[in-house]
Amino acid sequence: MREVRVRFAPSPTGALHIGGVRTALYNYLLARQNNGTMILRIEDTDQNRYVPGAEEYIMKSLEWAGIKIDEGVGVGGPHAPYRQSERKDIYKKYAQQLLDEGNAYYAFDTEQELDEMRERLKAAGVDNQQYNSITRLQMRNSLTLSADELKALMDAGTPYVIRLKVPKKEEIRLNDLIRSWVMVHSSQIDDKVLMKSDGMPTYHLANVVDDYLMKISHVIRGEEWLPSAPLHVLLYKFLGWENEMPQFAHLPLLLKPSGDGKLSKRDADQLGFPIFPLTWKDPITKEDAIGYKEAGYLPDALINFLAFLGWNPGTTQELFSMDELIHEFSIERIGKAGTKFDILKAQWFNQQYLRAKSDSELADYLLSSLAKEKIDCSKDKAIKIAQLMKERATFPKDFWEQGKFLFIPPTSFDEQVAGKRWNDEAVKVISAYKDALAALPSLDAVIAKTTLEEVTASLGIGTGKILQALRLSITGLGAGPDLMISMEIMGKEEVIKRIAFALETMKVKVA
RNA sequence: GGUCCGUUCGUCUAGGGGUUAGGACACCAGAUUUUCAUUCUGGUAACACGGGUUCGAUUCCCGUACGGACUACCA
Repeated sequence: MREVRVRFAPSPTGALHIGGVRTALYNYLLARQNNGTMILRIEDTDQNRYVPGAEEYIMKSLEWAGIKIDEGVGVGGPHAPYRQSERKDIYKKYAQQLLDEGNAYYAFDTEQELDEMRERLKAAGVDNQQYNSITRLQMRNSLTLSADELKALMDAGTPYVIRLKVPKKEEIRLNDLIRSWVMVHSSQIDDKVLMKSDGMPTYHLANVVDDYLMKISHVIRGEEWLPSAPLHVLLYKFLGWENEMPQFAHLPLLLKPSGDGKLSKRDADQLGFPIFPLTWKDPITKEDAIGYKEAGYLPDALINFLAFLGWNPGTTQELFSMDELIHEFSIERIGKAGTKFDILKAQWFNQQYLRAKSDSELADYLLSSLAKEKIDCSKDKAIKIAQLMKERATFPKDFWEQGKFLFIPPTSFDEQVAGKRWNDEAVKVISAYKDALAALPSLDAVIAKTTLEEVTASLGIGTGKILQALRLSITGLGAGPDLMISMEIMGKEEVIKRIAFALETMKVKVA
């Protein structure tokens, strides 16, 4: 069997889209599963759209996601360089071969001339206004120009492109691993530009040449490439590489959550979830687009979620480590239909992965939040809090956000809860409880509870009735984790101080 | 407009000529929790439509509808 060599080949035109991460992931899974090679190639043939920093961003993102590159930009390898802008001469050579063998030709048409051609065809009622086997005979190219005219133009340094001479009548067949046979008639493909007037190749040429030279066995890419795949097949044929042609797998697209259409940054922004793996600062607008990492998603959880967007193992197992994914992945089980992006499911995965972490790791999340707030806390205490908060956290930041009341005393009290629960009876019990606590040598969760039971029993009031009021007095909130353990963590003095403050503050309000 | 691709619960999907069409997320209800969350139990909910083929079609075939991608000297 052929050695598995796959590539992820993004353009450095901005941050890596989350869909790109999935594409990279599927490539990576196939490579690892078959002891193959994962290649990172940078397709920077469009000088106008090049964004500084994008390349580094892409590499960092893949690294964060746990997708390791074996060969390519940033790593090196036997087929270097892996940046297409550095491979110009290679493409030139193959373009020349196509030219020599009559499968390509020079074209000198200006943008204006091309526009005019399309307008003319449109006016004549032609459906497809393309540069093809018919229209090329009316344009300025090496097929219509005499040898002298051609030489004159060349000598004058007239800008030109090289176009593929697509056959007039030919059925082009492509066996896609996901969609099986796709057939397109050559009359539907136009004479694509292979070499631009700036001397750079277009995607089509560069892609085919590089995939061949880099001995790529499988091209796994987004479905947006399916319409041009037959063109690529034609190129392989013309270049004499039909037998070395990689297998194609065109992935279903990631769709926006509501309505239809490709998932875009705009949709994600509107619905409030990230679209990029890492926070990306747009070099032009200077705007920060928050990343999955910074939003608190764990890489393993995101990978698991992404893997399931279009693929499934055929069993009911949902939680998969990267190693398990590598083992179970198969292209055959990738679906055909587009997949709507559901951030809620991503959050569920995150919660699952977060809970699977040790208390010590979770405590570290809290500690790092506390460091930012400049609050001291011992590791032991942080572990206690982690245990307390674990079941209610989806993101690492939740330990701080939902547990900050343990460190910061309330300055105000939830008014709804106060209105409902803060009454004379509650005040009576809570003041008595405060006194009872003050008489205690020390405080822990068990003692806090038994003491409360004693106080309520002696006053003839049910514990449940005043518990929410007690929570309110200590935390200012109407809901939260186990109050007794929370009290233990805060410590006796702090609890008493807080109750006293509540008694004073809310007495005024109630009266 | 043209070409290509697609269509099973709200979402991700399993399945496949005869099934009570299965699971997960979400949602709803009950139980647990003195609260919220968690957890547990249960529930609502799907084969786009029309023709064939067949004893029988959600499954195969053909149309239609709907959706998407592509239609650049962008990738």
